Amino acid sequence: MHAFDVLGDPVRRRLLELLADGERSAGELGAVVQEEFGISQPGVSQHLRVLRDNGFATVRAEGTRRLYSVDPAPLREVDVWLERYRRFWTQRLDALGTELARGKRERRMRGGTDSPADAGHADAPDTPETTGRTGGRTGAAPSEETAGGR
Amino acid sequence: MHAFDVLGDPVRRRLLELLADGERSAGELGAVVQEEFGISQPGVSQHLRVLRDNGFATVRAEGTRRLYSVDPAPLREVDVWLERYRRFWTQRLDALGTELARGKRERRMRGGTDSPADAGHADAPDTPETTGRTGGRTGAAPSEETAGGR
DNA sequence: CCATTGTATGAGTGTGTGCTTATATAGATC
DNA sequence: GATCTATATAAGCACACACTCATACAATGG
Repeated sequence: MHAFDVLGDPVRRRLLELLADGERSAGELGAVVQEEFGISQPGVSQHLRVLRDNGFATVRAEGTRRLYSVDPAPLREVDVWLERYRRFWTQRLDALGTELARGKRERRMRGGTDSPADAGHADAPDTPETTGRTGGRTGAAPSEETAGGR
Repeated sequence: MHAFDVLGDPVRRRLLELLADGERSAGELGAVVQEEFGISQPGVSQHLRVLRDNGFATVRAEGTRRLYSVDPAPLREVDVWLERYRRFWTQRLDALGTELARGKRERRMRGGTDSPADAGHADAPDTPETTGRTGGRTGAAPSEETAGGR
């Protein structure tokens, strides 16, 4: 399973977000994620397994608890892959965002026929709304990126 | 479809890699990717559609050709998400890598009870080998990250 | 106008993956 | 040692998605 496949699942992304703040027991993680996504305990456990098996998390036992921590190695891989695109938004138009960049590129390449009609709106491509699950009550501010159905 | 889902597919990642160097026609992209992954033209076209539909690529028509370009917006989103983990490998042990970081964290947190038996192995989670497809002949050096079966 | 090239879409199929319920294991507590 | 909590695994099912082949559409050239 590739790093991006692992990150493809919103539950796993959320788990990693929670782990970003430090070590957490499977139970704590489960509580949050079950609440937010409405999945069962085994469901969460399986996601944790995927994180383990793919090197995104390490575990240590403390009594009957399993304490999970982030292992950043695969995330760093992702970061490396992304490096080649970073110039697209780091290149002097940092603040103006990619919308501008696109418009500019298009203008540069063609006669200028294209309608600049929609040039003025946000850069969020698909307006990340709330998650579509059952118990949509967020208890601890999941990142916007995490939201979005499977 | 979430950004990470789009990037979950190795063919799409490869297409984006090719587009990183600049505009490319669907045909050029197809040639490379069909060779490397052994998939059909419609297959490639469908992947391009996914990239389009999710804002990773923009197209312009030139005659009968379709010229694709990267739209970095969703990639930037991914970059933003990753930001919270960057400290894990930017934090002074840049060169030494995460292996050290993990060892250090473990040492810091436990009394040393747990078996340190498997503590010494590599950080590559699944040794990125050649892609498992049919026509495995690489013509233009796909990034290691791209490899890995679906 | 017909053929040819370049590309997209539609329909149908198989497989992987994410879920569920049920159960196993292991440490804590009485 | 029985029971309770914490977590993992097993088995089974469903659905999404990445393929395939066939076909449509659009521009270009004879």
